[in-house]
Amino acid sequence: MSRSNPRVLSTLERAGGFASAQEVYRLMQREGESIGLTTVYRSLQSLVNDKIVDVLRRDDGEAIYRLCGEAHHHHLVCKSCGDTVEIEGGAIEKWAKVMAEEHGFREVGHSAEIFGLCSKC
Amino acid sequence: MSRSNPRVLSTLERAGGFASAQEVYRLMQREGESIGLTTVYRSLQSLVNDKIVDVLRRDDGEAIYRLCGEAHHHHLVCKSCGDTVEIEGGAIEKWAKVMAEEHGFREVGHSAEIFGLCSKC
DNA sequence: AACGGGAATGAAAATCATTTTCATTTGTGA
DNA sequence: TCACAAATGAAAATGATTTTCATTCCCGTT
Repeated sequence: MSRSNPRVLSTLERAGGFASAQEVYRLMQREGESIGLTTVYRSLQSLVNDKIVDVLRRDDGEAIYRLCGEAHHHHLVCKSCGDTVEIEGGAIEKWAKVMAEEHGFREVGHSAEIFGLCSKC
Repeated sequence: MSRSNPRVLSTLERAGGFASAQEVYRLMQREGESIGLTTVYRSLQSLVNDKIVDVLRRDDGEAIYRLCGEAHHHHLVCKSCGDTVEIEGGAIEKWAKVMAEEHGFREVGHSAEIFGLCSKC
């Protein structure tokens, strides 16, 4: 398993917000960094595994990445402009716990996302 | 602009829940229907335009379609054996609605899944 | 310093969903 | 019957992502 190239993380930071692998790659190229697309993909994947970045899907199916805080949160994503709000999911935590218990599941995690059109779109 | 082939809609109905274009196509093939993949894609797109079906993205980026307004459910998936239970998501619906309103989002949808170890594993 | 092995790299090819092109077929109204 | 628009689907094009594989880099050991 390969480790993340630190320049990829730093570029993603600099991008501020969401960026796709291709965008990170183009950004680095524009800034004169010498890196291969493959390495960008690998680094982003590794960062996702390490839970250092979040990954979502744009409407067109392209994966977009972003630094995430450590606190467990959920996303409210605009389908049109991609604007994202981090929201708190107390209700979900409870729901997941109850449902899991009800069906005898242990060690449960969950994922939840809301998408729609933001006020600007 | 092409209109939707009615057999595509009927197959999606029969699939019950979400299905990707490829899955709808394979289903129709298996049932001996003669149709091209292109037509499946075109029909689904047209159904989306007419707001007869919803489209979402799976984690792997594949687009999945579902009849609008169809009662949707959520899944409780076992990480180990893959066993899946359909569960009610009343709490989620409410949570999604409240969160969306709070941030001025319209036309909201959501996705939620719980995963853990089932009683057998 | 030379050596060796594992990790990292990236160019090119492969994969896969989706879209586009385009020639053909079908349906429908005059 | 004729003509023309819509529908169809095979094949090629597209674009993101993954895989392959040969090369390079790093680091600890002789």
